[in-house]
Amino acid sequence: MRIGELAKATGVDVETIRYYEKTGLLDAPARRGNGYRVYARAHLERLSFIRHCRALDLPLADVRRLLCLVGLPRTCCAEIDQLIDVQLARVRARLLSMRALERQLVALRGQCQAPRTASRCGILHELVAAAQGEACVCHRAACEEQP
Amino acid sequence: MRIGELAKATGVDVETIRYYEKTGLLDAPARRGNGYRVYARAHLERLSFIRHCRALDLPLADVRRLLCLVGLPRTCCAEIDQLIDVQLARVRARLLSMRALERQLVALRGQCQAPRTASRCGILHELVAAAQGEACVCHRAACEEQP
DNA sequence: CTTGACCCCGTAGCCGCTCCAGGGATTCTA
DNA sequence: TAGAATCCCTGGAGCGGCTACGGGGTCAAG
Repeated sequence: MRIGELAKATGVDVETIRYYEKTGLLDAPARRGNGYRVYARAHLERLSFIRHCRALDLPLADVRRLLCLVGLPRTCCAEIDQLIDVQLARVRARLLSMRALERQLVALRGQCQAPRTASRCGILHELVAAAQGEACVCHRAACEEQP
Repeated sequence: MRIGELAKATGVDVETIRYYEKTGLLDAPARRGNGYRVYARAHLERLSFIRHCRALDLPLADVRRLLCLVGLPRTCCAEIDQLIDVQLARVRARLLSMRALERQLVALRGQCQAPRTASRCGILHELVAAAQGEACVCHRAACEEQP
């Protein structure tokens, strides 16, 4: 199968496939006489694996390591478990900060309901006030949430 | 005040301050005879403003625009409001995908409790199975959540 | 025989920093 | 007063994970 077909089959962009090849994540496939890449079933599976890992937002370095471990079936899988644990921790940390961010933005957004001039915009006022060291709704809101 | 002092006062890294100057976000300050940058109160406030916006994860382009609008007090603030709305939407979208991600990772993690060999690791099994088109716990979990 | 879809390659750009090398200035300590 | 530690300067490269672009070759349909 050609690169475009592989792209369609896996949902991975053509450019991304070439990028994965260049960075050694995906084996370089055979070539036809005209230079076109020809992929086999193994490539399809490997690329799907990569895509699935990426859907879990695992960094490419981790994906690389996982691919390596697939080829070393006797290794202890503690490393795999830990890899997922670390990713879970990352995701949870981001989840926390996203939640805080949402609260802050909602509070900020509440400062300006109707269109006015910039100089009377509650949002801009808040941001400027915060820059001058005054307590801003974003942080006030954050503090009040955890009394 | 020198760059290091400004950095301490605002919590922004020295390198980042220079980067902001280079990209035109922060005005180039005066220099002492030895070439050292000398910052005034205005710089401190502007940098604090930037930092606060960045804490809300606003992209630098938005920060730039906000800084511009601070200097145009007669403009209608609808643009400001919209800017925050867009950011809120971005954050909420990411929040959703982080939540989904967390669920998927938890489901995946549950596949391997005790250390075994890689070939018997439930996690690796799942990932490989997913790559071969079989339903994986991650997606199964995601589907069951929304019946 | 042209049109359009596909493919090739190499390089540059995106964001928001962060780090480095290779220097000079200043300040603290012995 | 020497030397060490800390600060500051510049320009440029590197990070992750793509994405876009320019300038070309290939191939099948109409």
